[in-house]
Amino acid sequence: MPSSRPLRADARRNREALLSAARQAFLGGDTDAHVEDIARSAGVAVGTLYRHFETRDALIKEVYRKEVDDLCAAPGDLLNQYAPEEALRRFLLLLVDHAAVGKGMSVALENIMATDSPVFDDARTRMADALSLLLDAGNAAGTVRGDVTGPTLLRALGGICAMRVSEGWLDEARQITSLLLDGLRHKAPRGS
Amino acid sequence: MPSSRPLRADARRNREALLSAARQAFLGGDTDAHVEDIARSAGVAVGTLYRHFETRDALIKEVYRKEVDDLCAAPGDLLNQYAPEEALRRFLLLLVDHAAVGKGMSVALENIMATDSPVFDDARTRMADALSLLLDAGNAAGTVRGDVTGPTLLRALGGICAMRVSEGWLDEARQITSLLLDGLRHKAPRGS
DNA sequence: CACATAAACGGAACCGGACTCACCTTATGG
DNA sequence: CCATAAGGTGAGTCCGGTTCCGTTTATGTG
Repeated sequence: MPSSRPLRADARRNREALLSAARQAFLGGDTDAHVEDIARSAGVAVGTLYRHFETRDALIKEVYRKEVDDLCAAPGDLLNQYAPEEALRRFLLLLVDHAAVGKGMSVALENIMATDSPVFDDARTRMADALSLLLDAGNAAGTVRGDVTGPTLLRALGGICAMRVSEGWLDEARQITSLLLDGLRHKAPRGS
Repeated sequence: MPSSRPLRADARRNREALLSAARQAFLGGDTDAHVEDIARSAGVAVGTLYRHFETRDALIKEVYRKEVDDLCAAPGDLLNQYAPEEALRRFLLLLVDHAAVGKGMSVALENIMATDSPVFDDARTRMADALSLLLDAGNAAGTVRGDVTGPTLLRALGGICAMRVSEGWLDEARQITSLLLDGLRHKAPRGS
């Protein structure tokens, strides 16, 4: 029962404005925008920001959590449109591209995947589930090995997305992704 | 000409003490130790710290840079002792284990590999060279594909090492590494 | 519509932590 | 032993996140 009362009209407006302003700032690459600035560009004072979010960090997390929600929706759609292996491929690339939108987003993913914070438990679980869905489908179709779990792949991706900045990173991220995909495809002999 | 003068005796002592104290703190997991504390546990005042290091960040970087130096020495040795592919495998795992020593070290690697900061250009280049050495040897021996470069692999590893914390991470890191290795081994058919 | 009241807002003040600077201490070479 | 410049010190500044309380406003009631 998070909402004891439905939240006053202007309050919700402001909360929304704050999230939007923060999103704007973070996705724009300015990962350490000042709370003052965020508040101002949302048309409110800092006090208001703190009424809605426990802390600066909480605000950031909220923004990122929302962003991840979108991503989590994709696997289901992809599996409807493509063969399992292709769906997996596309999802991995989608993640990479998503990270490319704003450098900030990569920090988001990194945090979500590398942090222990319970705040992300839900997001992480859902993302891992999404991956498991793809992996299982691929395994059932015989094109993907069965000894890799969703959570593990999730970590690998978190790692890849953590590589922020520098010119050619996007291409390299894609290449690494395909490398991972190659690894997933073959049931390689288990060296001693 | 970095050193115009050989640096006074006590100065070098203090500089060393600071690096050591910082190393202690960071590798111990306290990635955001206060400068005050670092200085104190090195037996000097903050002013002294700032005499030796432009900024807190500079100190951290210096510690990490040194740590990476060690790692860079390994590939040569490994190639002397093992077959190329095995040497590559061992080096990758060495990286992972090194990251395991202290959680702080993973942050180190991440920073070094993901940052553009010219400070790390040298470290990054040398690490990439080390990997190229291993890849080339493996390729010459016919056991490793030839279309992956040192820098690319370096990024992938930086990513993996960026996954800090949470119980099973070490095992997962190892698994992901072997996944990567599988991808490197086979010259997989290039999908459309 | 006027009023009561609880919810929201504003923004000056606070506080913790990185960084500076004017002054003191000490190594070093003559 | 002195001169002097390198080195050290730590109180003070600055900056940015967070708090707090007086003021404003949405909302529902008579």
